[in-house]
Amino acid sequence: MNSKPTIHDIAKALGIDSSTVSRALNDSPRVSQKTKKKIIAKAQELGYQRNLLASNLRKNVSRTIGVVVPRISRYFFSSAIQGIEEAAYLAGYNVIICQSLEELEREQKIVEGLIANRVDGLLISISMETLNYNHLQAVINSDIPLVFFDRYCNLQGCSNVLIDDFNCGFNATEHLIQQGCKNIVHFSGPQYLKIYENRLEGYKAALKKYEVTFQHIISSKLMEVDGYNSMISALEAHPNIDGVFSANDVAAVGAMTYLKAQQIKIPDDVAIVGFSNEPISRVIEPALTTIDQSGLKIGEKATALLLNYIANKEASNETQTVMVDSNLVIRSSSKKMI
Amino acid sequence: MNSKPTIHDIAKALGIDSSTVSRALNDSPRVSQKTKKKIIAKAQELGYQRNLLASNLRKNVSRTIGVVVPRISRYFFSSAIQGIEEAAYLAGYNVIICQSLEELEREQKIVEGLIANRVDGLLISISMETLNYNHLQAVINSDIPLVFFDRYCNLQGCSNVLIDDFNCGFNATEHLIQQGCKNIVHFSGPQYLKIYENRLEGYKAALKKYEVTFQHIISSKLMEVDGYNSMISALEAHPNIDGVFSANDVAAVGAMTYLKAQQIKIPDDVAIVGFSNEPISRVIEPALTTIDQSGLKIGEKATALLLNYIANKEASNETQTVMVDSNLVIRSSSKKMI
DNA sequence: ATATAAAATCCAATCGATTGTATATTAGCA
DNA sequence: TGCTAATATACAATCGATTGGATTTTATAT
Repeated sequence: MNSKPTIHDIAKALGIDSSTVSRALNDSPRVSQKTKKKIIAKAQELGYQRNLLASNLRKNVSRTIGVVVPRISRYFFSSAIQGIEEAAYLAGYNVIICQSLEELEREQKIVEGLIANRVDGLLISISMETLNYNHLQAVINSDIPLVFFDRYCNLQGCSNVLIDDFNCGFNATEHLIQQGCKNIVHFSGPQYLKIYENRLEGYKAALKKYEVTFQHIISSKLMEVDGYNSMISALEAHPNIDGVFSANDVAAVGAMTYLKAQQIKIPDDVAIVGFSNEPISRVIEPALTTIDQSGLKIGEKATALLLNYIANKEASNETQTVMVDSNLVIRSSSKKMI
Repeated sequence: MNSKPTIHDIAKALGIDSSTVSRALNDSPRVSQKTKKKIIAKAQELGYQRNLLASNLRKNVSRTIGVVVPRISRYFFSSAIQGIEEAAYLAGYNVIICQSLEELEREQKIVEGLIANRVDGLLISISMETLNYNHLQAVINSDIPLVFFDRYCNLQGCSNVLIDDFNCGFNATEHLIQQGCKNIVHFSGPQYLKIYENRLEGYKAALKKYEVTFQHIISSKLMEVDGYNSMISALEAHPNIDGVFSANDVAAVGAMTYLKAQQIKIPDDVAIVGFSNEPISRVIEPALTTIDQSGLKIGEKATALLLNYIANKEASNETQTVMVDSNLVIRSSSKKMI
């Protein structure tokens, strides 16, 4: 009574073979409509539910995709996961979520484990330490489709789902310039991460376009404390700084904490723009101007792409880079009353 | 070459039976040390990795636990998930994460799906709409261990991992009273959720102990907008309100938004205490006094408990309620300079 | 050296679903 | 009616690992 009914139970109950039951439940044309109806009715009656383990074993798939993010509790990633879960769930896929905590070693172990677990595909946003791509190459070698989202690296045979970081960096910086900032510092992440490189390039391009000669870049891991310290060192080096473009919101918050402690007025003395539109940016005072990137959309798109590759592996040859739209959300932290 | 080696490949390579290989890899006493060594060496050499699907099918387990939370992107839940993932990963369990989005219907479907997926256990923090427990009873009937965390309900045969909501509610209210508040309103969640009931009871108990006669309670879903509206209606009904104890931080933030817009001073005119210590509470101005509840710890404890029940199902008879410590974090939003 | 116990290994069924092939049934047509 | 073609169903192997029971090998005692 306790154990679930199987196709064999259905078959026995109807005096037919289990293979016919299996085919009927999979809507195979090899079974007549009449028997199909009988079988489906009986399945309902017995409360039959397909055993996915058995099915997947036989079909040599896992119906599972692996997801690796730096940290679940970062809002951007938790909303990306929300998007991934939604899309995967609808397609009947399970999702294994893992976090690298920004450590390469952990990321390597996780990826190994996911390969061992025979995931059908992998979505990853790499850690800040990920300089070495061997573990990712191993995924490709195992013939497991791999899609990067947000933090990507240029790896042959992988697709990416991103926002246009260059443009966002450009827009953020342009906005500061238009507010009258002349000395804008940029807080960047590790340089080997493409997204930070792109945001930085956007920053540079805007400065160039508007013929702003001042340029100052501080790289860090962009944690709150890094933003705080970067702000200190930036002002020490250049007391006349009047604008900050931070490559994430958290570091921007750190910078604001320091500025407020020093009674430096935001935005009048120093205007600030962050990146990601974390919930915190809306609440902090003054509210933080930032780039809105929808984790939800990015997660959904990345999953759709991955599932497509899983469904027809040939498609994996045509790698692509999908851009998800994003836009500058202007709030008080950058609005100088000129 | 592409396909992974199996125990049969190892067996063939060594001229022995696959059952011996299986036993050796599971460190069974039925295999001699000598052959064990040979087998393990060969497994290493071939890069063998156990196929969990096959193993689990045979053992009739899934090595998977299901997790249902209202919303992944809420910081408390994403950190609980972090704790769950950690604990589960160490024990070799996969985790399926699902979100009810506070909808009962979705929660029911999810739980059904998880039963069908044959999860070995279930962790759940119920939605705000969950008045009906049939779907949860079905889990118990299917002999799947079930542990509630944070938002629980009294169901025979389930354990809970919680913080002491009553005490927290008491402490929060007591703190406001000690700051000189005489007219404290409480923003509560749906009454059928135990945690809100307990927080409310703590509020009442503190009022009673200090012989404060004013009492006003507004129930809502505690979203930001609810906090905003509750604040309006509270002040309309009782313009002399000088304290707010909100059962979550988000609603407290909503209330603060309204107060600040009305130029009502926090904490001097109205002191505020929230609940959960979301990141936002530290950054908002004035910084929000709140109850710190570690999602990480709660997630870890809940998982440990669940895994224990999975390992020895008899233990499930002894249900228990584990209390994780939590404490009042006093910040500016409630510190009146008396 | 032989009988017996103990240890090591092998055999075969099993978990539940899927799928290629073979057989049985029905329908269509001359 | 008899024959072929088409349709429907049954049989049996398979996915990879596990496990109870049978068998073989080795060690111990007589």
